Amino acid sequence: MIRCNPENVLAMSGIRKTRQRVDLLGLMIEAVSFSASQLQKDLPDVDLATVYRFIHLLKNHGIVREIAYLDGQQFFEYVCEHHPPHGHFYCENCARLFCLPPLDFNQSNVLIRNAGNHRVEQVSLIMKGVCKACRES
Amino acid sequence: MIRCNPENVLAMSGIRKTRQRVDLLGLMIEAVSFSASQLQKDLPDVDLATVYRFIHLLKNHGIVREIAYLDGQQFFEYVCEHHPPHGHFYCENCARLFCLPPLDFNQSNVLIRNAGNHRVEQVSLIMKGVCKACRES
DNA sequence: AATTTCTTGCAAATGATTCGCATATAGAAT
DNA sequence: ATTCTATATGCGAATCATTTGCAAGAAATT
Repeated sequence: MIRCNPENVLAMSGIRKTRQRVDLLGLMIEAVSFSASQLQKDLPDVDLATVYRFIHLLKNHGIVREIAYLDGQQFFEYVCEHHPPHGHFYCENCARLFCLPPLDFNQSNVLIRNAGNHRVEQVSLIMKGVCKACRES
Repeated sequence: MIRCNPENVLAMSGIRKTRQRVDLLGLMIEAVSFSASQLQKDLPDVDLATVYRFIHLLKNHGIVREIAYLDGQQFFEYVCEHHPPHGHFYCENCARLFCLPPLDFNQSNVLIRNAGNHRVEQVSLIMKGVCKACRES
């Protein structure tokens, strides 16, 4: 699957390939979500500044999207055609972030109708609470 | 109106009244939204640490609620019974934050149904784009 | 007014993110 | 394969929001 191979993604987007980028993108594609410091924890030999710079580069290319700012840091996710825009649930107990089933943000549904006359380019929906697993244990 | 008078709000919540708190709460009640540094810009004689401490205190009392983290800082709004939970629209051009009409977050609507088996305690909905005024100028 | 408790201001610490710059590397050209 | 040029990286320092420790000041209680 082309979109899930770091080297292909870079080539398709005309982004120069480096060892650091291939490694980082590999993690990003696998992860449900990630932050700069989480990535760097798994790739200690890659400089944090490099991680930040690469995340921004991918964000500008639409390869990565911002999810939310939680617990003092920014979280992102890899964008995939099989993973359209959707909300997230953040468990305040175990600090895990779950994807919610996609809402149809782009049709004239209740969400967008709500925005009145503004032109909406991005929708971010975060729910916080206690996840199922934490409630049951 | 009791809920709109800083001194009443503090008294009703059993929060000790100080000059700084009355001044800050006055601004918070008037503002559509606010950040710590915005408040301090209008009340330069109040220490920034005091602003942060007071915001957290009010948040714990449910008097203030977190809206979003935008442009590197946290934004909040004063909670009022005439102002139930609602989404916000952030204009990326003029950096203004608009309130959207309230969504019925608490009924079993599309949003909450989406959360599956998690217990939702807080919903945050942010749309980003270009506001009407900016589009027309 | 005295006492106790909580709040403030100040300065320093923290932590995420960004920046400058010299060096290293990728990809293109030879 | 070697050379060349543009770009990426690592490192250290800077920045910025937010938090913390602590001594001095102010609120509420007696």
